[in-house]
Amino acid sequence: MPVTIRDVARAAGVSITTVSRALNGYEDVGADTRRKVERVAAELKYRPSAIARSLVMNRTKTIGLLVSELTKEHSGHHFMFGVLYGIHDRLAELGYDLVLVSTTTARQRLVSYLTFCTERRLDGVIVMGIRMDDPYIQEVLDSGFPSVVIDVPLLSERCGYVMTDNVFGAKLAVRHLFAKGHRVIGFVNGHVQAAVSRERRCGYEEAMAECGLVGDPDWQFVSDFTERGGMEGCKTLLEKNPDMTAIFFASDLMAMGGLRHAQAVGLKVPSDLSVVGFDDIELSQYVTPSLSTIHQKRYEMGTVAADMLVGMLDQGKAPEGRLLSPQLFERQST
Amino acid sequence: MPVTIRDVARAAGVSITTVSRALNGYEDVGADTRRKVERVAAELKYRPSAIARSLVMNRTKTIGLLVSELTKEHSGHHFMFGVLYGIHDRLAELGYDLVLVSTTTARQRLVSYLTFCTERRLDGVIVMGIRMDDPYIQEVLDSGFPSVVIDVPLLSERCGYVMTDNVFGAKLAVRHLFAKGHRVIGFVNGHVQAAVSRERRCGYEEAMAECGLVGDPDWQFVSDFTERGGMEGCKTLLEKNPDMTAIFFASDLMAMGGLRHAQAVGLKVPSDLSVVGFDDIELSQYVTPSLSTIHQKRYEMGTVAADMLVGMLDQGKAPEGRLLSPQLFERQST
DNA sequence: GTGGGTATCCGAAACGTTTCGGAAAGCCGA
DNA sequence: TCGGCTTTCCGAAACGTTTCGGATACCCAC
Repeated sequence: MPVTIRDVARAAGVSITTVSRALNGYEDVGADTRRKVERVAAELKYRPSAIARSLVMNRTKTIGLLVSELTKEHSGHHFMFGVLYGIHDRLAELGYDLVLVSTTTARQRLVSYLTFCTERRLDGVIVMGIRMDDPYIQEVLDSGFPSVVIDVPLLSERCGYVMTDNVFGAKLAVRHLFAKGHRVIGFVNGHVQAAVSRERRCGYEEAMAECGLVGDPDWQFVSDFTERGGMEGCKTLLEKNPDMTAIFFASDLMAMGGLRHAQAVGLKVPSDLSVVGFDDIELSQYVTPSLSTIHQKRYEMGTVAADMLVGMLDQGKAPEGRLLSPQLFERQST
Repeated sequence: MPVTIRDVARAAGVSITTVSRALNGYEDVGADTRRKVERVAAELKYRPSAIARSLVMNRTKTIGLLVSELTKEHSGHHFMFGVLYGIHDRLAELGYDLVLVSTTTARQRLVSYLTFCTERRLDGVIVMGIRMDDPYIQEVLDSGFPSVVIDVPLLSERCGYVMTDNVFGAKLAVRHLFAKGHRVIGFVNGHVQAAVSRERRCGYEEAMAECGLVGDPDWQFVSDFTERGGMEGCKTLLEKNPDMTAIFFASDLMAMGGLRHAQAVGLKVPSDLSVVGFDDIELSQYVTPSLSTIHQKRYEMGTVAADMLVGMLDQGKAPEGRLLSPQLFERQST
């Protein structure tokens, strides 16, 4: 039904080879032949089949976006969409398509990510929002499939990464609170399966030491990145440390929970309790009081990841680890 | 490099045909032959090429998600992501892949949506977040490309739609405000290029009439779905109608702008001014005062759209128009 | 005239599947 | 013994491209 290269060749009175070479801008085709072919192709509305091309060229110009949980209530989606935009935009510029691959995609078909990717002959993958203990993801990384991971420092022959400088980000938060006069500064972290959690904790502890504050284990609480978890963390820390005047949360959503708890127990923010989040999700500027937070360049993370992956694919560049520097956004909660 | 069906055939000592039929569960293959083929295929880690299959089967099992503006600051993204989830999840269940197609995708390559879709040999498209005056979108719909449109009532041979019952939704909002005692109820609408705007306006006017309230043109304001536009609308309406005590905004984001303006001019919500939004985006429960709004079943819109499109593709079902009923979520702003 | 170079063009193989039509073998009843 | 039916298998074409290795024709210098 659709018009093929054969139809164009016939209509233009030339061979298939010539049509292909004319349309793809090769040199060894006469000027008027080329014009004729182009004219005929346009008249016939010829659309070369990307499928057939992929088969013979052995690449699909398609990359997959692997996310552990692309679901309604996944707590990380605020962050991920910013990255998604960046990935999509840059990939489009570079001539690549983006297909979504998630656990729902793979699990429904009872196949691993890797199986999915190789069957679809994806050229590469960008991985984000995954937990380090995801059993399937390691398979992809080990397979030598060209990949870029977001927010996990994994560097190998065919796997690069891009992430925010979380250590520095956490330091920015602590220093800010210290400068505001706080001395008993709590920390509510995300779950341990996230690489960023380790780094943010590291930054918190280093900054505390730099400020000459002794680190008490009771000032820290390990949560799960959710709002409910943030509430719980806030509650626990304040009960254990009545003198605590500031808390740094490893995500904005947890900080929201903190704000909510503070409100529930009648604490004024920032006068009674100061709060700093991490991520700068859109919510944080709408909530009252608006949330001071560590801004991550989400869109840029996406473009950098896309650039790196396509660089590996098209130019054989080596994968690298890229750190993007975060920024403190001071608002009403401090 | 990758193992092909030919390798499996050789290793199992059977023909290519038999491997294909054995692995695809056809009947005319002996029990032990089948077992042997399956075993060899597993040992060799054979992964059939979806590309080659697509070429011969003439379908890709891939559908495109067309959005006008998948960009950072697009005002509709809060709404669209809920739908995206639903589409993706259901499509995965049904064995289809999802690729993102946006103006950035198409424009960068200087081709129309339709060109993109036919080149990629997509099986169908789901269209959302587009303006009715988008010059390219009509081309897709006219082409007879199997499609489902979200939020635009376009029904044809190969094109169905799914949307919220916006007329009913708007009525819910107005009736709610009326029941609360308001008699001068303003309406800030979205831009005219959106089909939903017309319907919401219609619902507003009908409900006002039902409540026995005379409709004054000065009670309405046409805006653009953005927060800034909502502020402006709120300001204008209040200046023109000092006795106005309630405003219904055609989107939550505009309602946010309304809240902001009210706060700026010292109006208490809801005592001085009551506000109702539309969409029930996540923000609306976090802002203070939290926003009363008309909830749309976003996730369900996605699953319904996916079901309809795949029904057309796999079972030859006729496209239809589906209306999902909205719901009033009463919160603090009324 | 001849040799070699250049500018154009083309035939055919290859990519990895699915599937149509038929073939071989075994069995059974007449 | 033979025809026909069933079961199991296979050869080859087809899907729509790209590309390798030539082939043709022309021109120019010798």
